[in-house]
Amino acid sequence: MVDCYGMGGLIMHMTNRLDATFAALGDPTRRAILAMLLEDDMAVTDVAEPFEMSLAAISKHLMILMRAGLISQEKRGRVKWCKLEPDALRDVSVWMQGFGQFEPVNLDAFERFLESELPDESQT
Amino acid sequence: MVDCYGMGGLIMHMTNRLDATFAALGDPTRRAILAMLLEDDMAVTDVAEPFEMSLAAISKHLMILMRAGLISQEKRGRVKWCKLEPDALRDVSVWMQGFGQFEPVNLDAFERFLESELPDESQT
DNA sequence: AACATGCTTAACCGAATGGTTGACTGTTAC
DNA sequence: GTAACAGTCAACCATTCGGTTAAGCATGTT
Repeated sequence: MVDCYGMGGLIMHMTNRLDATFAALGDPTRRAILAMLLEDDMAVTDVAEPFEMSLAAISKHLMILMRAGLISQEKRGRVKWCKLEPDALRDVSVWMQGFGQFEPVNLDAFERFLESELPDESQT
Repeated sequence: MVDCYGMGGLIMHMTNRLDATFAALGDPTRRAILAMLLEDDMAVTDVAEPFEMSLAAISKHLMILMRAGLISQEKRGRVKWCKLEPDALRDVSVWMQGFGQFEPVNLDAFERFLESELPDESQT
């Protein structure tokens, strides 16, 4: 196999992180979770509430988001709080920006994305 | 299952496209292919050359990039040319930009990414 | 102590992913 | 026409993924 990584694993680490981040973002449930956390930090149970899916499944999704660095979790008492870590998107952003000049940030379009992906607002 | 999509499938279509794009970007081989195509259009065989992987495998990767809209393919004679379509990243960019202000485009960092992910340059 | 809450882990399942090889279809060259 | 080239398709395989249920572990509450 070609060594796509080089530099004795350093680049590989960066590449793996990019893999993890993109893969984490490739699931609509996980993007919805991120959109929810954009509004406020949340406990695991509250994150799970709007989804018709077991708590264990959400717990797995949160683990994937954690390993991708997209969120952090902090246990206070028996509640584990989830916090968005938007910095993890910087590498992704850097990688993407090389592929062209995108139109200046379109907040309207983003609002539509957010609304469409927030599961508890889409059934009204 | 919660209807995460709404609006009679329109949003679902957008969501699916976002899924497809992120998923396509989640594989290092495919990102390397995109980086190669950033330099120039290439025939399928030439895309496959630096990878130690069958032509059929590369053909599949290219199909995935096609369906994600990240590349286009045009057959001229018996050779199929692959062309980068950076516009497909716009939706992804819009989605991402909502999560925070990233530092202004860091071209140096991007160059490093590119070099690290070009498979035929990493073994020198 | 006993119980309820918050969350993770383990075992399992079906479907999707990423790769292989081999046969096949077009297209060009001789 | 025949041979070589460019690429896809089909069948297969191992692994991963996204979900389930059930059990288990901490932490609070009474």
